[in-house]
Amino acid sequence: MQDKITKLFKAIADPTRRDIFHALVIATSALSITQISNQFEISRQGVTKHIKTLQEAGLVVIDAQGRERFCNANTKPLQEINKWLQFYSQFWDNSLQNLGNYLNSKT
Amino acid sequence: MQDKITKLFKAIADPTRRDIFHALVIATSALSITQISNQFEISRQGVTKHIKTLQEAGLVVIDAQGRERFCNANTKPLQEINKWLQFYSQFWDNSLQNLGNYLNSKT
DNA sequence: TAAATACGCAACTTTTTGGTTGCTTAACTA
DNA sequence: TAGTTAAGCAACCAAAAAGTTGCGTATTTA
Repeated sequence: MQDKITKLFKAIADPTRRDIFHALVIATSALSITQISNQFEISRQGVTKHIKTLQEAGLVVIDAQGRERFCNANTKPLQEINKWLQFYSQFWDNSLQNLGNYLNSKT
Repeated sequence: MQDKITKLFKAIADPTRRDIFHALVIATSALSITQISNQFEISRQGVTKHIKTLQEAGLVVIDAQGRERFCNANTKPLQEINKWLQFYSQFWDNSLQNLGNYLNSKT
């Protein structure tokens, strides 16, 4: 397909995918494909496709158990976006914000 | 089209568009459509379309002068992405990074 | 004023994307 | 073991996106 950062940006560019990702982040336990699709209007196959896209972006990790596939959110790849933003953040102002960005860049 | 944040994410999800935006950010002066298209493989019309998308996301501001349309980058909308990331950043670790994020959230 | 330049608009093509349905297979459960 | 449940795969469809070409129109410049 395309490079990592593009996969990542495309994964979160779709509102439904952002919603699914968010649901997984705030879920107290991993959710199966069926459990996810119960929460959304679209079909189970539609969810499967979105999960695949999220998985390829590294934002979802799957834990297969028997016939079920439990999906976990992984927020770490979002750090790449944070890094991407860092460069541009120097242009939007130079107050405390930049201290925050500076600290981020050092961790 | 769609909501603001989706427009923004979609605008930067395309690699060509990210490149155009980057070129405008680092440019020492505003660039006309033709000047931009000279730097890229795609046609002038292709550039015009990308600029329109960036403009609708607020990432480009146009200053028309005579027959030319000078494009300026505007990084401010990217703060919205930063804000979006903030919520998820609490999950990826809790060291200095969070101090940075915390400071960002207060400005 | 004639030629050249900068650009918009519209139509069109191709590819990608978001979504569907139908069918199969594997794994539980009664 | 028979029925049900979870999900993958493949084919398909419609709409959106990325890009093109052709043409018209304003604005410069020679």
